[in-house]
Order: sequence, then C-alpha cells, then structure tokens
Amino acid sequence: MTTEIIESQQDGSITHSMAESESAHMQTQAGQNLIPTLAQVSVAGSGTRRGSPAVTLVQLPSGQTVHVWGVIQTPQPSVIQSPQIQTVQVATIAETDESAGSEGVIDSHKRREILSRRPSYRKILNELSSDVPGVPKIEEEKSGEEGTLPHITTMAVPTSIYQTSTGQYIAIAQGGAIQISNPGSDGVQGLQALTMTNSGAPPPGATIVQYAAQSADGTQQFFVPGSQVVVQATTGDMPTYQIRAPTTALPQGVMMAASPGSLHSPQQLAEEATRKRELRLMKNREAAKECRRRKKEYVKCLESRVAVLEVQNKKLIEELETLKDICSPKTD
DNA sequence: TAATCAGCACGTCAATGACT
DNA sequence: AGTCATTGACGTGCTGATTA
Repeated sequence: MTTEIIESQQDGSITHSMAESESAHMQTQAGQNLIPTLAQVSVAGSGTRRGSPAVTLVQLPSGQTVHVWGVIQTPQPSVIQSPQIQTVQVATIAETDESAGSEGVIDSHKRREILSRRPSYRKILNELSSDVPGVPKIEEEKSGEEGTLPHITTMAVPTSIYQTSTGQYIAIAQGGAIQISNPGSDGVQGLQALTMTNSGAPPPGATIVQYAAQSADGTQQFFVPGSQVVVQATTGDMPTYQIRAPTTALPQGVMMAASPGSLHSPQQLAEEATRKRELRLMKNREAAKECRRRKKEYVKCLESRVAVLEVQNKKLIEELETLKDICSPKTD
C-alpha cells in the first residue's frame, strides 16, 4: 500500500511524501515538533477517481486512525456545513419577521438564541457517520435491546455513571444492564473492561459479579468488587440505584424513590420536592458530562475533517498545476 | 516563592425541541 | 400539557506555567 504522509507545519505549510507500507494506517510519526492538534495526519489509500470516492485513512496526532471518505464525491452532509444551515435558518426567520410587518425587531436575546441553536452533537455526528462510514457513531440512548447486540463490546451510552469510593465506575444502562469499569481508562471505552448484566443471558466473556436476586427490603443488589453494593429499588415506576457499603444500613448520599401516594404532611411534600430536585440535578449532571464528551468528539471529528480537506485541497492544487502544464505547453 | 493567568472540568440554571 | 434530553451560559475550583 502506498502511503502519503502529509505533515502540516506550524507555519501553515504542508510537507508531502510517499512511502510504501503494508499497514499504512499504523504508521506513526512522532511529530513532537508539530502543533498538537491537526499537526500531522497520515493518509493512506487515496487514489481518487471521478465517481468513485476514495476512503482515506487519517491518523490524528493522538494516534487515532479515522476512515474518511474523500471530499470530492457526491454531495454529502458535512459537519463543516453546519454554519450554512444556520444561515438558512436565520434567513428564513428574518423573512418571516419581515412578512409579519408590524411585528418589529426580534428581541436581541431571542435572536441570539436562534443563532446559537443547532442540532445536537449526536445528531450531527450520526448524520455524518451515516454517509461517512469511518466516522465513529454515537450510540443512541435507546439502543438498549440486548437481544440485538452482537457482543458486549458494543458501546452503549449509559444512563447513569457512579463512582465508588475505590475509584471504580459503575454505569447503569437503560435496559438495566450494569457495567463496571476500572479507573484509569477513559470514558466509555473503559466500560468495556469489566461488564456484567442483570437482564437476560450473560454475554460471553462478560464478568458476572455476585448478584442477590432479592433482598429483604425489596431491592435487588449487585455486589461489586471493592466491597461496594449497587442496590436497585424495585418499588415505583422509576428504577433507582444506590451504591452502598455492604455493612452500612444507610445510603451514602444517594436518594431513593419514594413510593407515590404515601405523601401526606407538608414535610413529606418538601422531602419529595427535595428528592425530585436532587434527582433532576443528578441526571443533569450526568447529562452535562455526556454532552461535553460528545462535544469533544464532535470537535475531534471536525478536526479530522479539516485535516482531510487540507490534504484534498493540496492534491487538487497540484492536479491543477499539472493540468495547466499539459494544456498550455510553453511556446518558446 | 507568592501572585497571576490560562486552560480545563465540573455543577447548575435556563431555554429549547422532541416525545407521549 | 407534561416530561425528558440536550446544550449554551455562567460561576467555581483545580492545576500547571509564567512572572515579579
């Protein structure tokens, strides 16, 4: 396989070289002297032809390899196009307001909101990945149908993530599956390290942690390595989870779902309101973390796209120069 | 060495869209 | 209409680098 090594230097110039390699996408150039982001990409297996877009392997500075379709191909939704979409939206709104006539000027705050409103990172990335096979896809929250999962390494975005006092991460997916990851691993990838499930047959290779089907207080308990217990409440329509030390009777700062219908006094109502608020805050906390993770992924995707576009741009310029030389031979 | 600054991660609030 | 997920904005704390 022929490998093109494109190095983007700090001054913006790009160096370009060719190399023969069996595994071009494994090529590592240390690149210490380069810009940390987008400083260097390795592109393998190009060979763009009209009508047959080429798959490009782009190696990011972090060592991550990304498959990206060449940009010279049939129209595709690109993350780069997002601002254009926004422009269209703004134009539409402005037109509507103009047609409204006496409605006047939009409130500046509203305008700002309209301008800033954009599709979610998951949507953008998934739309991109549906057309660009190599782009990693962010799993939908609803993809919890375990029966359709080929194997346990499928990345499912967990609903809740807890950290035990021993540093372990416990993720509880919507399907009720519990995943445990050891510290030191990053994000969802770490969740693949150690997995157990309480629904259906255990997937091959998964580590089953001790599981008590039903305790006296009507909860399900999962004993986690590190002397921690994950307790799932069975009352109420909303599953709640606790992480307890097995010897302590009181929960460690995690709220339980109270059974509805048993609220009478104002104090109980207040407690219920507090409980709801804490639950909402906890969920939003997790959502914010997840959102930031997606945003990072989105930015990474953008960066990889930029890298590819730079390469393509350079190739096109070179091609143009070649064609110019062919079509306009010197007459002297 | 203390003060300052930049960058980052996090928690929270509020607004919005999608869904039921 | 209510609920929930998502995300921008804001404030805070921590950490490493820089400077007086």
